[in-house]
Amino acid sequence: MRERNNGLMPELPEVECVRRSLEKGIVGGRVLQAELLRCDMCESVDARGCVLDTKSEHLLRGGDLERVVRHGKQLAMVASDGRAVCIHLGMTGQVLVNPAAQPRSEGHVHARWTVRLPKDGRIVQVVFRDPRRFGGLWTFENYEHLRRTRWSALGPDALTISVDALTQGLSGRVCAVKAALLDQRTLAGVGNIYADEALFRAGLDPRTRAGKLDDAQVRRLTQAIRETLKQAIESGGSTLRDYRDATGSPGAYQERHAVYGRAGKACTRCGGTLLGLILAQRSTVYCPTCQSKDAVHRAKNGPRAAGLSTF
DNA sequence: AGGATAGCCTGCGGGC
DNA sequence: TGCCCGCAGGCTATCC
Repeated sequence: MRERNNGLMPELPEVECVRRSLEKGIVGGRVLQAELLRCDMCESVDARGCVLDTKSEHLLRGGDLERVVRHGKQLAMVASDGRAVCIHLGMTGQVLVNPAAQPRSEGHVHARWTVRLPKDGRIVQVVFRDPRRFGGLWTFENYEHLRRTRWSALGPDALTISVDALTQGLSGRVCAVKAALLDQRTLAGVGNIYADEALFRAGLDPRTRAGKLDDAQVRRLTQAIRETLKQAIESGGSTLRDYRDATGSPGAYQERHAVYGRAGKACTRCGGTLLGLILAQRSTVYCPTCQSKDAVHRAKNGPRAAGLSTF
């Protein structure tokens, strides 16, 4: 398989690392200025949900940053008066503090904040940039409104999902378990990388019908999802090409990927050859030996090109 | 209900 | 050297 190392792909661990670096860097600060450079990258709604023209007040101008929260792959900066800006990084989004000090931080900047820090009164720039523009900003009069509307469509956060919640999310589903994990309504935060990694860790074939997993398998999968995400956060996330947290630090978890991006290579557990296929329109890698073939949902797309599955 | 497909978008690398 | 094209993917919309 070709080595491509594409994209930023912020999933839950990368977004959590951004959240933590923002929390450390700007929480407690006062937003002196806020500007939107591309109006189609931001949607603002009032308390009734009516769409408004985004003003700098919607982007927290004049507010004190009280916290930065995360649900799944989405972030929110919340001011002490309740105003909130939801940030979705999509594929290539970044939130950077002091971007001038960081390489490749120019261009595609869609919003910019000037923040005065509480301790020393230092003034920092915070930018949201997103070359591919799959991400965006959404502003709310208060954080509860964000939770009740936009975030209510998301399932439980994957980092802390319980066995019961995952059981409920998967029961009755006839789609492949990997497709269910990618569905943010089932659980929020898992994308293509960590879906493959968690399924490998749980020893489950990604094509297994979601609703056919038994209790022990769902328990294993729950544990695998939580552990995989936790370890990835501890490694600072996965940097495939240029993911960085808000301070510019890359992650290291890509070095620990067992399956993602490794089709045709040796399984780290059994030494057999990892296979690649397309499932739910996503490239998928798994070990045919370690990930049992019980209750397989036969995908119409078998292993893809020969070069992808073997050497 | 879920699959398939297209669309949004840019950067990169392979191939010619 | 340089151009074209395929591909990467989070999410939505639409049709089947």
